[in-house]
Amino acid sequence: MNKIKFQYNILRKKYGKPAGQWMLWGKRPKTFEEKEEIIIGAILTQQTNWNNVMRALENFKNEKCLSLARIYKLGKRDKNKLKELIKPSGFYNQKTEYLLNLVNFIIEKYKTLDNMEKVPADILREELLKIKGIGEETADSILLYAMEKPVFVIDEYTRRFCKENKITDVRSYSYLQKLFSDNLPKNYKLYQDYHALIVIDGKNS
DNA sequence: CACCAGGAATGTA
DNA sequence: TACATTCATGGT
Repeated sequence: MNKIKFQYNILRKKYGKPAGQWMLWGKRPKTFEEKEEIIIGAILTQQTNWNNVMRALENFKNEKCLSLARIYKLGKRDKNKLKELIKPSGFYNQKTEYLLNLVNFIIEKYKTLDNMEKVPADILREELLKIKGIGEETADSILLYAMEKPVFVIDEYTRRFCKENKITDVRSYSYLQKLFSDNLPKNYKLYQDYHALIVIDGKNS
């Protein structure tokens, strides 16, 4: 039994199934609308408290704009309106540009999420990383939670988790991602649950 | 009042 | 490759 699997079992005994306990992201299965909300949230949550992200997402809901197609149109018509919706989540000038970079790419290249999901994960990852505003964590969060691809997400919680549980002190994204991938079956549900449990555990302490 | 939250881009060495 | 700075709101 390797350390990665061992720690997963510990977390499972401690918290049970994470699905439903961790906002939308831990929930399975997800509706089409929820997948789009996760993609939007992936940008808004960059270096930001989830509470503030919720405020912004509420603004989108109230304006009937919580969808990629609506944001695409609003970006063309009234970018300042979009900024106002994003404002409570902070860094709103940047996030407006970043969100539009992402949404424009998806709509113009794939039209729908459904089309995009058919493309292999490694290709999509390369494409996402070319977009200004999308780094490794955001790209992988989208791939894992919205597109349901078996791609392990690394974040600060994961790094702290590895350090505290004597797995490794290395902080490199690619090293840690390979470490988890090599020691777990390639299963997106497992990846979602594990990462969600790491975050739940991190918030808990 | 100070600190920080599920990052990423940019600049420096 | 590694580290510092910038972006901004709302909670504690």
